[in-house]
This record gives sequence, structure tokens and C-alpha cells, in this order.
Amino acid sequence: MPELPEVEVLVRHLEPLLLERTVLSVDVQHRKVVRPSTTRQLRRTLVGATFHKITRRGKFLVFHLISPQAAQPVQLLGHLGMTGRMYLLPSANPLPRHTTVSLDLGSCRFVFEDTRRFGRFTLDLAPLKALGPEPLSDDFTLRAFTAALQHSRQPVKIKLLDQSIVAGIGNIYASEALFLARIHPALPANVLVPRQVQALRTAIRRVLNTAIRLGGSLPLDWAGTGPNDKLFYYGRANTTTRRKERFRVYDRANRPCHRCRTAIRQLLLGSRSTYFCPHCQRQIAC
DNA sequence: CACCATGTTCCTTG
DNA sequence: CCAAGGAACATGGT
Repeated sequence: MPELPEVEVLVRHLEPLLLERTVLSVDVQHRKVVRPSTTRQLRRTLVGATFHKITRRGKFLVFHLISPQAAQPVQLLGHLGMTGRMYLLPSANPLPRHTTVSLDLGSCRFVFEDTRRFGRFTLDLAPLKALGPEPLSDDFTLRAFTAALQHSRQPVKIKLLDQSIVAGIGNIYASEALFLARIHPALPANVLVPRQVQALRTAIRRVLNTAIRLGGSLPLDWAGTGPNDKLFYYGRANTTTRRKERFRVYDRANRPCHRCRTAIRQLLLGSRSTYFCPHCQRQIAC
């Protein structure tokens, strides 16, 4: 479920629910996701601590807690991987099959469910250091973005997935942003002209902002309990909301481009599916 | 059974 | 040393 917009919407959803709540106990069902922290460390640090803020960095959630026994606020890092979910569940409910970690909050539990267990729930903050600028902040400057693209002949789409260049873009929004900017995804990063870099930067911000707005306005089924519910990436909430097509190009191979009706094409870049309109996103800079 | 999937990291190759 | 490519991780859906 997770690229920057989905994580941002999740953070906004969770914050009011978790604020002022105190962790009574910690259960780790799959220690892989807490690595390199240990269950014992998590317990020692979190039990008795109270949530006081939740923030986001790239695709990471950062839970800030106040612990009576620690001078400094405690920080807990979450990452959803490919299949992670986080939500509150009434204590009476059984833990779902793929629960990896759960925090007892009294009347309910904070559950981290992750089928494939590619996610993280850890006290180790090191992964944050490798992240590039936040795309929606002023740190994501045209100058820095240009510099990051200038020294690589790799396809520009692959560069967008590089979290050290800009944090939070994933496989879906990479294709979406390139479509908006009308740039061919396979174009070597270092051949983009300044106008294209600028267009791409603008497109990235636009795509992410739009997705956040959409996600923030939909009544989402956080626990994903509905049947046939893929959840997240919006439009699939358990509501009758008429869903507009979620994406302009992603997962739309052979379907007509919204702008010119040309069939959308799919290709592999870095062994990941990439979608684009061969007419709107031509190879050559113009 | 084969292949694909929202992500990241590690290893190998050049 | 670095860039680039691919496998690995683990499970489920089609």
C-alpha cells in the first residue's frame, strides 16, 4: 500500500487516535520486522511510554513517544514495505493472521499487519539518514534535483525510485509523474534538459499532493476487513463512492491515454513495470 | 504451475 | 572505488 501519499494519509489518520495513549505491553510475532532492534529492547523502551506525535519522512512513519524513564523522547520507525497496514483494533478482536507486532493500549491494540514482512517496526533510525529531500518541502530544490540527475545515464524512472534523490516516490507515482511531465520513462537521466527537470519536479509535487488530497477525503477501510479489499491506493474504500480511475497510466497497459487515446504501453525498467503513453511521452526532448 | 505485485538491501559484475 | 543489474526477502492473487 505504501508510497508517500498513502503513508501521509495514514499518519494523519493515526495521529489523533494514538495521541496520549500509553503502551501497556508489546507483542512481537515476527521479529524480522523489528530488526535490528530486539523484542526485549522494544519492550524496555515502549512499555509505559505515551504517544505524543507522529510524523512522516519519505515512506517512513516516525512515532514519537514520551517515556517517564527516558530523558529524551523515544522514536519508533515504521515502514509498510509492500503489504503493511497499521490500525487500531478493539482488544476483544482476535489478532489477524499476519500481525507482526501489536501494542496493547488498553481498550484496543495498535496492530502492524504485514503479510510479506518486508516492512519495519524498529527503534533503529539509521534508515532515515539515507533519504534525500522531502518532495513537498522547500528542500526539494530544482538545483539539487538537477544535480542528482546529471551524473547518471540510468533511465530517469529508475532515478525517481532512488530514495536518496528524493524521498517517497514508488513505482506507481514514478510512472504517474513522468506522464504528467510528458517525459519518456526510459530517457537517460542526464539528457533531460532544464525545462524537463523543472517540469518533472513540478509533476512530482502535483501527483503526490493530489493523491494526498484524494486519500484524505475518502472514508478508507483501514483494517482492510472488507471482502476483496485491496485497500489503499484509494478508490477501493469500502464505500459506494464512485471511483474515478485511480491512475492515468499505471496498470493501464493497452488502455487509451486520457489525453490522446493512444494505447498505454508497459515496459520493464530495472525489472519493474513501467507505464507510459508513447505519444505524449516521446523519447526526444523538445 | 508460472508469473506478477505498492519496497529495500545485499551481492555480483563490469 | 563506483555504477548498474539482479537476486533475495515472503506471501498471495491471477
